[in-house]
Amino acid sequence: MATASRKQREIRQRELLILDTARRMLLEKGYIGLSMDRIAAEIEYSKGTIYQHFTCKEDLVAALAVQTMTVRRGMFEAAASISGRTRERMTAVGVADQLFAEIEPDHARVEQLLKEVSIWDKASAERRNAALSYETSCMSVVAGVVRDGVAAGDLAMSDGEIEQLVFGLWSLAWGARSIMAASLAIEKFGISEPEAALTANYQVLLDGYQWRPLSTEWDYVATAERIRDELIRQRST
Amino acid sequence: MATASRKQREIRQRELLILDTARRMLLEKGYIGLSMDRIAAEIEYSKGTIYQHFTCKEDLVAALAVQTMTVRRGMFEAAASISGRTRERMTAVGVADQLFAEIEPDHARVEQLLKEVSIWDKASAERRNAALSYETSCMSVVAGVVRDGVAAGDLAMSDGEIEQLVFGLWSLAWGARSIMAASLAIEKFGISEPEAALTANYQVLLDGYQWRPLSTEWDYVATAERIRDELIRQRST
Amino acid sequence: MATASRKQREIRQRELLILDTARRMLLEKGYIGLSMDRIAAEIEYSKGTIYQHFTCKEDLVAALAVQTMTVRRGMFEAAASISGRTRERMTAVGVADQLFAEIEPDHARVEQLLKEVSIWDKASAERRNAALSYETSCMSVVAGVVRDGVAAGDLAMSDGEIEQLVFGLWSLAWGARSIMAASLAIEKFGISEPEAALTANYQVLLDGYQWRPLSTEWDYVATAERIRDELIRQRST
Amino acid sequence: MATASRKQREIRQRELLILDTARRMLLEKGYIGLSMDRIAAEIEYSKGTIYQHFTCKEDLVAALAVQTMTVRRGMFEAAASISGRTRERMTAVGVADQLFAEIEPDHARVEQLLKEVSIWDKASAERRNAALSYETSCMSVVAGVVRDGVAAGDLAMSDGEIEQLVFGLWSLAWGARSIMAASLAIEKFGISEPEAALTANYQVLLDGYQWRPLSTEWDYVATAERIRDELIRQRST
DNA sequence: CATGAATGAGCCTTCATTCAT
DNA sequence: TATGAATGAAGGCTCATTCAT
Repeated sequence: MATASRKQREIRQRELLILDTARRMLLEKGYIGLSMDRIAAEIEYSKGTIYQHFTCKEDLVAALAVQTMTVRRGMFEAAASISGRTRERMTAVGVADQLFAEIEPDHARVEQLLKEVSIWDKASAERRNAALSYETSCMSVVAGVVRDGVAAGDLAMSDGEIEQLVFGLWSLAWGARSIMAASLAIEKFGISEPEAALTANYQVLLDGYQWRPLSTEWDYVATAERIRDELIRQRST
Repeated sequence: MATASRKQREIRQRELLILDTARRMLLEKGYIGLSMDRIAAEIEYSKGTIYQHFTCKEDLVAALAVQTMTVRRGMFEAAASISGRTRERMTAVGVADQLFAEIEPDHARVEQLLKEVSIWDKASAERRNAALSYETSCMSVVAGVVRDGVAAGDLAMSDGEIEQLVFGLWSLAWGARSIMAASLAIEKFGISEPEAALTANYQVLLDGYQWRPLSTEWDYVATAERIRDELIRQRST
Repeated sequence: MATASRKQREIRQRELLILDTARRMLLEKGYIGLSMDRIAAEIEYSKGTIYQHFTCKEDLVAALAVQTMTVRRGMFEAAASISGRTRERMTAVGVADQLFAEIEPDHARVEQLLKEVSIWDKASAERRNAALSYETSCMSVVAGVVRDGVAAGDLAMSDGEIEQLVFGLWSLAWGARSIMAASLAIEKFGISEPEAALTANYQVLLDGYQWRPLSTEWDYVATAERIRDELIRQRST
Repeated sequence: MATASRKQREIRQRELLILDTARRMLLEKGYIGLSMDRIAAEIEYSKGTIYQHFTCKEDLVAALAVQTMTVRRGMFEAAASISGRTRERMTAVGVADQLFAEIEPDHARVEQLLKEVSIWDKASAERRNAALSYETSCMSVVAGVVRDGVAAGDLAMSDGEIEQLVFGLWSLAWGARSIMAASLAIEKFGISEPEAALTANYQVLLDGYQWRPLSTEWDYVATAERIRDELIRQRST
């Protein structure tokens, strides 16, 4: 029994090794530069072994995506469940997003990279469902906080507007990261601290939606810092 | 001389044909499905001829990107130079962005697609510079309107904040389009009219920045409609 | 001892299971589609276990061939030992051949399929010898009936001609089955009942050899039917 | 112009080289042993070049089959159009068949080998049609001679029986060749001249069908020899 | 004995690029 | 200048066989 589980641990270990290697390769050379041959060479296992873990290239990449989503979702859920006023909790999700990009830059980048690649057709159904579920639940976490804001009277909003706000925050974050990663001109143009700019725009948008207390009435910079420390502390335990 | 210039026209014509074909292929089959062989077959010129126009595949794709940026810049400049209050002009740029996505969906999609592919290393320096310049000037157009807003007293803002605002608008637009194009979950989640949601978030952000007149004081929906008609009219002339 | 023999029975049982599975797979997907992996998956034993029964893929396939030959030989011997005039007995062998194709289509098809694949080089010597012996004895059964015909005065024939006749019958049967199985054109050409045509040609050839009584003097169709029923009855006991 | 046609000749030449190489490889190592890689290595051209001639492996093999059928059909037509009594002409086709196997043994063997392999699904439609047409027309040639025999009163036969006879001759020839090529036991059993045995069985079958003049009334051995010389002479011109 | 993870040679196919004509 | 045949590295994937457990 002990023997079997050691083997199993080794296998699981190797799966992680494959994924890590693939992720690095994806980041370095793009989707096109990611090849089964090269992964095999790098991990020093045979190609056949990789195919014992993943049915095809797409399946491997899908696994990468799912892994990333899992990490993100975990961080989002931790953030949303923090205590405080609803806009503080919304801020916390923003902090989580930023933290995710900062602590797990590879995962964050993979997320962007894979958006434009159609891997889901050939990936195993199991993995496809996992992906869909993770993405939906990330959005639901955010929507939940918004609804709590409405319930608490911090925010006045119709039903359709809730989704609109979530979409706005998501767009803002996603777009900013995308531009940071790929834009030729961003530094030339004079945006030296895009991450800070994103955080600021975040609060401006919430102000625009009149989510109380407004940033003129409350120090969200301090809030963000506090939450940040809190989330980091949680992670390390 | 007349002969030479006819020849030149033919060459230019063929270059456009190649680019159009490549763009369509890129959209239909993705970057991986784009092949020099297939382009040659479709345009009924030889592969060698294509290589007389572009030094390599990456150069061709870069040309595609530059072409797209030119179109976008043209639309942005037309929008920014419209008459009216500064926030109306800012709104106009938003309308232009939307119009670009609507009227030139192929160009807009190409823009997204190419963001994640590293083509600039192998593309000719000339082409790379062109891209950089176009992108910068798109942002400058927007920044110009913001500065005009500050100058007109419609908006109070420090220098750094101007770039932050531009970055915010850009993030919002880019992110929204990116999510629309690729997300698995967006419809599931309940955002049925993402384009309208984007427009709304646009104004919410400007409200957040306190750009006068606020959307509570002015009908930007009507403004947008007017400008939209205006821009379309201009294009057709 | 009892335990050992149970074990032995189980092993023999599993060998048959492997062969049955392989045969089905061979028929469904052709020789190329036959893989040790897939067989293992289907029988729910490990690949290693299969290799305990057969030294290599070729050996397994050879075993398949031998199995088929055994079945055919059994049917031939039963047919040849029927009572009646010698040409009736010869007819009986023809009926047996047809019955074999009809009752054991999988075996019959495997026989054809494996003719064109060179498996005998790598198969175990034991298996190769078995194959040779079975094939020879099938022919000997037929040759025996011919010799009986000569002895009975139903047929006038030199020694060499006996083999020629056997070869003729065998060619006719083998060729017809081969054409039925694989020809593109056979239906187009207008042969709608190839099995009946084969039976007829069978008798025509025997008439050509002047084997008495000729088909003009004796109703071999009735004979064939009678024998057919007889053979089927025997099988079921 | 001269240049272009030289190039074209070279290309056609190379196509033949590829086919010859593939045929040899097919005969030596069977269908499974036939690989694009090995062909390329042998002809000392690159793999890519082969793919400029044939769309895929199946297409190449189909071309092989078509080539073979063309040769056979040519020989059949020449034989059927010889002058003489109808059974002599039928005999001529038999001689042609034998000659085909003798002079072009590689082609004859390829025909057998490919019968059991399903290449037609992936081969180009053009080639598939060619194959079907060739096979049908080979049979039609034979059927034509039979009909001439009936018309000339040499043979009494209903319509359905004509196809039956053709099928019989075809089975006999195909089966005999198949057995010769692949049987383990044939020599052991004592058939030392299978080709002669086939020829003899051929005439026995025609005797069985009562095609006049019977072999007891006419020396078909002499006829065959005469025709054989005639066909060989024709070929060399 | 039974297992099944690991192997790695080999398969078919594609494609950007070059260069003789 | 235009062509398109030729290249050959590279890609994704399969599979018979072995061997430590």
